[in-house]
Amino acid sequence: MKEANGTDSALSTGSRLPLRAQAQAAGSRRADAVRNRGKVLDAAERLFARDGVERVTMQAVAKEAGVGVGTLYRGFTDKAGLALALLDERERRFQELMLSGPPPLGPGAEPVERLTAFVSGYVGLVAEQLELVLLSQTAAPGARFRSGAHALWRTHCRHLLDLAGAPSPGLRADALLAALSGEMIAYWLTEEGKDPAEITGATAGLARALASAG
Amino acid sequence: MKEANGTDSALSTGSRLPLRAQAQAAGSRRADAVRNRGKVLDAAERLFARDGVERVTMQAVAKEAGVGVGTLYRGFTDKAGLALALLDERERRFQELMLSGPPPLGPGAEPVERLTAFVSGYVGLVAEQLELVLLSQTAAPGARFRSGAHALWRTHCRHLLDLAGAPSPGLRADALLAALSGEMIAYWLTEEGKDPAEITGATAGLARALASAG
DNA sequence: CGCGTAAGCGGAATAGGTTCCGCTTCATGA
DNA sequence: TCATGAAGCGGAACCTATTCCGCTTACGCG
Repeated sequence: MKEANGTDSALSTGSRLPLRAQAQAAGSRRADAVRNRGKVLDAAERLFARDGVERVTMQAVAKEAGVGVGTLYRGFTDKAGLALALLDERERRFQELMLSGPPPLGPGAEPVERLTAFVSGYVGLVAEQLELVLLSQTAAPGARFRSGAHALWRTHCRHLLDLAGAPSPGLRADALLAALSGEMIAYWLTEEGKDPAEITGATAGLARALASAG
Repeated sequence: MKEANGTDSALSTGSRLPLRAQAQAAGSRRADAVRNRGKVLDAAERLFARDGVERVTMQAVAKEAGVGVGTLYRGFTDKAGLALALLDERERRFQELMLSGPPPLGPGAEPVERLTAFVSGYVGLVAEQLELVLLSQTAAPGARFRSGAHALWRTHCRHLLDLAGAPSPGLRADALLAALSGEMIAYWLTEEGKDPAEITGATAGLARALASAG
């Protein structure tokens, strides 16, 4: 079974996230491949920021990165996978805080507190990167659930729900994350005119409800 | 503001759903337009059933219906809108039962009972039409939230949650429906190997939790 | 250091959704 | 009944994502 991460394994490039081992296991044409992967991510980031995710074509990314389109598809399963890879990188910091930062997000606080802290932070992340998140969610159905990042969110929520004594923690973790999908948040933001703070507050309440034994 | 239903207003055709007034308000070239709409829906239904939603191209639908591609796009905003229209039709029966059928789905039962009955029925609907639902959810972000059908589900859930005394019934209705998205259910069905009955049971429990004051 | 091999590359070709626009045909009303 | 305006129609053209495949070239080995 493959990494199904939208990002044909191999973590990050060299220039971006300066320190980070080249890649991993298997082994060959890394020099070029790794360099190209980095060039692509840099190019995508730049173009997405400049023109908006929708308007950037894969051709454009390839050209900006100075590689052929084929190369894009060697490193990322599709456009959504490219978005996923970019997000993955940006979310890494939050993941670290969540796993080993200070409470209430990190270890040390009560499960419910950690959960609401997670929800708030997560909503912020999604809202900030909304375009990218929406793009990443156009992947093949279920593809996003298979990304390493998503697996981590899910495991974390399930764990906290479990500690809090909630029944069916796995299902509830899925439900909670579903309620925080890019599409849902975009809807609240644009159609309902809620602002991020409101969403954060409301969803934290939702998390609390899901964490109770009820 | 437009019907944003993925289906440029006008309800159903003539031949399908035999009885049903031609359409509504505004008024002209109905004869052909209405007939064509029906031909397209029939053709799509037939081809989707025969070849699977993914493999059917818009060209093929047009050809089967005996109209030009342009005509497809006159009546439906895009391929997802076509799916939405098909679903809308199939869901109508459930909607009627929900609004005026016998308890526990229809009026008469306790709110929480009605809600769990709704969830069970809804999950069944989604699971049955999974391909179509998934296609409909590839529409522009948020488009599905704007369909008449979705508005009805949402209103219904919110109402029941409200009656049950749950806080933030609107938000919880959204969260509940998000948990029942095609993508989520497809995931549980295929990746987790759950069967429909399991999903039904688990999500009914979720509904109960959301309905409690917690 | 020169080969052999296969990972990687580039970009033309493909495929299918969506748009555009000139041509038809319906429906109205004189 | 016929003229007329506009709703609808058809399908070619367009735009992009994605695939394919023959060519390059980094790398390990003798």
